[in-house]
Amino acid sequence: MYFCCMKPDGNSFTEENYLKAIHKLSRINPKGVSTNSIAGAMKTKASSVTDMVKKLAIKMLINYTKYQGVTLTEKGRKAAVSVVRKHRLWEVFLVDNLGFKWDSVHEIAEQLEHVQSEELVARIDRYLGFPKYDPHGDPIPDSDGNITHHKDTCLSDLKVNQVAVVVGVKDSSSSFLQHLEKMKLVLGASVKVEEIVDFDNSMSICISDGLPFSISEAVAKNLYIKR
Amino acid sequence: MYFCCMKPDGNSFTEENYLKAIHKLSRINPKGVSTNSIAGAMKTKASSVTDMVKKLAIKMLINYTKYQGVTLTEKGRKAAVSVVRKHRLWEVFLVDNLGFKWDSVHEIAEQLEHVQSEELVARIDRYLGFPKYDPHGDPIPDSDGNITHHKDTCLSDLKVNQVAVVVGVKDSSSSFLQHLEKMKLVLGASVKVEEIVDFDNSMSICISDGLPFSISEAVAKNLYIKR
DNA sequence: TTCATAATTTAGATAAGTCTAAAAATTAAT
DNA sequence: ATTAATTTTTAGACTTATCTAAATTATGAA
Repeated sequence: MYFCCMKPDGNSFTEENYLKAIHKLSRINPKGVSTNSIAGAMKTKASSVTDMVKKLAIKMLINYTKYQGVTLTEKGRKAAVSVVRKHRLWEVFLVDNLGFKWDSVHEIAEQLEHVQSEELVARIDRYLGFPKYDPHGDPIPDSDGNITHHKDTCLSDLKVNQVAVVVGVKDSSSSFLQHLEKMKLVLGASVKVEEIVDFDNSMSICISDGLPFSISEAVAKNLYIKR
Repeated sequence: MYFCCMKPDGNSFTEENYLKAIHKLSRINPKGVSTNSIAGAMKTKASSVTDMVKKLAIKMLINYTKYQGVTLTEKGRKAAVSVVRKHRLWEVFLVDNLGFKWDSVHEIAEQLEHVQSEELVARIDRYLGFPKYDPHGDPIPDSDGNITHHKDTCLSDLKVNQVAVVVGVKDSSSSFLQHLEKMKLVLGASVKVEEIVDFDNSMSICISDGLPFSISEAVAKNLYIKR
């Protein structure tokens, strides 16, 4: 008999969400993720994190020593990446097949990512044509748990007159995505830097021979590009 | 802050499963569904049912008076049918689009049916071409919660030499469905009754001019047909 | 109608996940 | 190096959903 949110293979919804959060934070802080940062990401209290972290440690999903922060074990990493893979595959489905806008799929994918079925993931992946990126340009992990990150350059790294193509967003909140949409700054757009304002680091850019317009440094820093 | 399985619109996974079970049992027992029968359907204990039933009554989803069994309120019926609708739409998607066999989609649909998003359901429905029946021949409720049942005749109701088309299954357990598959007794198959054995009510039938073979009364009683 | 059996409900306990408030450990500052 | 501030952990409590065992109500048979 399974309890409340217990899933057949062992990890509850909540556990999966913690693993996902720890995985994300590990990219910024590979040495160890702090209790407080997890609490922030999970929108919960530090004391709740401590409790959960103990449970995940017992299940051998993370390495945990009191007051020292946590790191994922290989088992934990696999579990986290599997959730990320499902999340991003479902996002592709929602946008490409169902016609959702890229700024409105996150919440639904948050639910779908917990559906348990290896077979389902494999079939969705094939159905979508084995996509490499999700609608926000984030890489989709393969079935073995490998992720190829190659989005180190931001629009803010460009100099005047340089040209590049938008390949991803760092922040994928709907408000940011909607803002981008209004400016036609979507994935695949080719941009040229016309001017950089010293005062506030704002940029004047053109999208494929269109008229120049201005974007803030915050926007430029949250856009990944490829030369 | 939501708890464990709490969903934004109010009903937890568990509550939805209880509502679905009560809805199904109501078709057999419209006067009121007993605590024990719910316990049977939910594979739980009668005492757990009593607890849950009280909670659902407080939420105005069912009518409940001690020792008298329960009936769904209109609000409860709507909630239950909404889950059924999602379950059956997802089953269509899994079979028609992802190529799952009809006997292996139930468990996955049990998970997908709890995903919360009106928009998603509407889009899936359109994506699938507004299907009327799921892969087992069960009718898909419309978005207003209306279901059109018209599967009253079973194969066991036919007389010798009568002809009909299989349109649905009463029992959709994988074991039954796999058994049917082996005999090519799938939805759409046209069958002719060659002989009925008085002793055990077993039938000898042909599928579209094929060779006759025998099926038990149990099988015949679990197949819905249309003349 | 009474009595035995079956069905249902209550009482008390457990597990998962969360919270608040207080204690302990770490880090930073003087 | 000692104190102050911050972070983390513990302790105790709450909620949801479950269970077992005991008490209560309903039902059916003589």
